[in-house]
Amino acid sequence: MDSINIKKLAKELNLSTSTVSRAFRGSSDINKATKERVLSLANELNYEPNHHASNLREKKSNTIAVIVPEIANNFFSQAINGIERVAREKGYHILIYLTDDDFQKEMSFISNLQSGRVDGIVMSVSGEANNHDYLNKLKKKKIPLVFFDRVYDDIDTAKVTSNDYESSYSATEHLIMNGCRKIAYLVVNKSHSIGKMRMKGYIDALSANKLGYHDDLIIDCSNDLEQNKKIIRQAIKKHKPDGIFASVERLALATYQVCSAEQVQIPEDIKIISFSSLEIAGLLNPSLSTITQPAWEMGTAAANLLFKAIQADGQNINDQVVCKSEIIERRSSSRSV
Amino acid sequence: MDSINIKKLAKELNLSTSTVSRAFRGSSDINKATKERVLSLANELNYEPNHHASNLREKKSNTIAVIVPEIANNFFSQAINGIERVAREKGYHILIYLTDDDFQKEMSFISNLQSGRVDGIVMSVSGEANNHDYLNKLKKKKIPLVFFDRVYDDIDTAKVTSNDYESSYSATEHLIMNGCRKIAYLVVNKSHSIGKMRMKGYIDALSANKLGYHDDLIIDCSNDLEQNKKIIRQAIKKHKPDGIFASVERLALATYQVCSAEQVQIPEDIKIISFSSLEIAGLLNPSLSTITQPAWEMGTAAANLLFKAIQADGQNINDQVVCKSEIIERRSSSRSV
DNA sequence: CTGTTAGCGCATTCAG
DNA sequence: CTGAATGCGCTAACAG
Repeated sequence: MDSINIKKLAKELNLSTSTVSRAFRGSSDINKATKERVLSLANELNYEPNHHASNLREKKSNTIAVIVPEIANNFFSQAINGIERVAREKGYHILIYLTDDDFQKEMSFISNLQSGRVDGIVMSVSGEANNHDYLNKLKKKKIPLVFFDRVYDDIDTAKVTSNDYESSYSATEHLIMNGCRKIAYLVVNKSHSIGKMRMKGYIDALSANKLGYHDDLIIDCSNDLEQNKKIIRQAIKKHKPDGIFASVERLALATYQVCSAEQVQIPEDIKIISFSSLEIAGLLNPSLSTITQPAWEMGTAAANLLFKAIQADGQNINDQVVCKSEIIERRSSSRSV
Repeated sequence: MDSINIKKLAKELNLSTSTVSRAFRGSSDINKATKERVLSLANELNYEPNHHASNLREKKSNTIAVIVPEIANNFFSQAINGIERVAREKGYHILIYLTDDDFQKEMSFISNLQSGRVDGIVMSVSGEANNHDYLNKLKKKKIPLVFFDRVYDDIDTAKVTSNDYESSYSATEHLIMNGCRKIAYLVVNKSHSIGKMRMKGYIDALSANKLGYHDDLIIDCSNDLEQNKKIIRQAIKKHKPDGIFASVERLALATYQVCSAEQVQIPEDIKIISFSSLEIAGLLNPSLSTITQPAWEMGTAAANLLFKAIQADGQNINDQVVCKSEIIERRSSSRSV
């Protein structure tokens, strides 16, 4: 009754459904006048071709999935912004999935996405130390997959990362140059590909500068703010580092809070540099030195790779794109006077 | 060939497609043993029921759309987080649409969503001073709509907002109590429902305190940082306000940058308070006094209203939920000593 | 340029 | 408890 479909529209116009359908597809095989007649009535009756029907018929969804650990996070929201930009240009829709860093959720999302709901997936992964076989099923279904930022090294697919090793190395050297001799490394998950690369840069920079590294100074944190503050407070009290390298933004912020509460002066008592996509790092007290990944660009790069694969009929590709992070030195790591 | 469907699965099991289908639906009308046989083979063959086919058949999509002006924004990303939480619990999928505050895009998204792609829409609107008739078409299609934060007053639908008027009033009074006599109001779009409410709170608080308001102190800004800095710099130089009330986070941050560049001391020379969802407002230099909306709660509230409508068979509802913002006084607005 | 026909994959009557 | 048959709304041959 209230629901309009192609049949009714056709009857109304004394046309066949195929002609009506043609009016909506790019198909040039149609008289211009009738096409306009169709579109005009369609517009009037507020008709839009049913998405499920055409997708069922065409075996494609014009939709991609974006799977990320979290969204209330500057890096990811900026990256999604970039992905959106590319997808929208191609007329694609975007489904968002948040894993909360829960590997189970990731698996369940992926498994559900085998249903033809999407033509491709962009993902920043969650559970490193696991079996990633479930991802190979996607290949069989010709659903291309592109990793960005956090990747699984053992899966052969397109990846967009940043030059984490080099940035870590440089950031660590920067601290050393500015006088640090005992630099702690704050990490959330050492087994993540990213955690590993960043840590390696840190360690190599230490030994290149004859500082060596101590297990004690690798501080394992979590995703919980209060817990992190506690861990960091203890680490600072116990080991008295003169420099802190935070591998993740939230750990630098937790450190700021701890230092402020404990009256530890930044950068006089302790210098800090951190991976961070915070746009207002310069407004913090003191301004925070950052290694900033090009989040938006990484998003667009990942999306572009995905569409390349989609247009290649779902053939998975394995391009590897590495984007350069920028190190911005601010007061938190400046040389004490 | 490689694509598995219900028919092949049925043949493989020597069953009819209907039986296989029943195994996947809640339907109790099936032998437990056969059900397990089906599910087990399905799992092995990596079969997932085709989403478009079942949605076409069932006339529902298990998907909702979230339309917001932007995503790289603390308020919206936290709100989306809340929406996601509720939707995921219900087994729903989430499509994201970013309008970039462009009314044309908003209209085009909405029109496209008539295609049965979604069962409902949560939206924070973009173009106030326009004709909103296109939204009424959704009702005819029984696609419920819930506004949150930014709403159209002339559309009769469910809305989740925060107590903007009261918070603005209190925030303004707070500045007055702390000694401000000449308070500028920074706004992005005066015609937005929100812009209006917040401004009204500001104006009423001024007059209640016998300060009256001057057109000159209502500073119209944009979404472009550099432009805003210019506007704010000029306003400060010309009118020398001793207080600034930013109706939107980004304007407060622009003000910080201007003050820092121009050597204007906060809070000594000028006090600032702002609507903001920045979690680290306390770490800024100086720490920023904020009016913080319960973004996550607003998201969950909106999603809950939407599902209420969806479960009522798409009957639009018009519940009005008002969430309370929290005013957090920090150093940026503190009384000078 | 247009109409006829068939079928995408699944869920649901209706029989049995 | 299971199977056969029908159609959700649309598109793409294939004729004409």
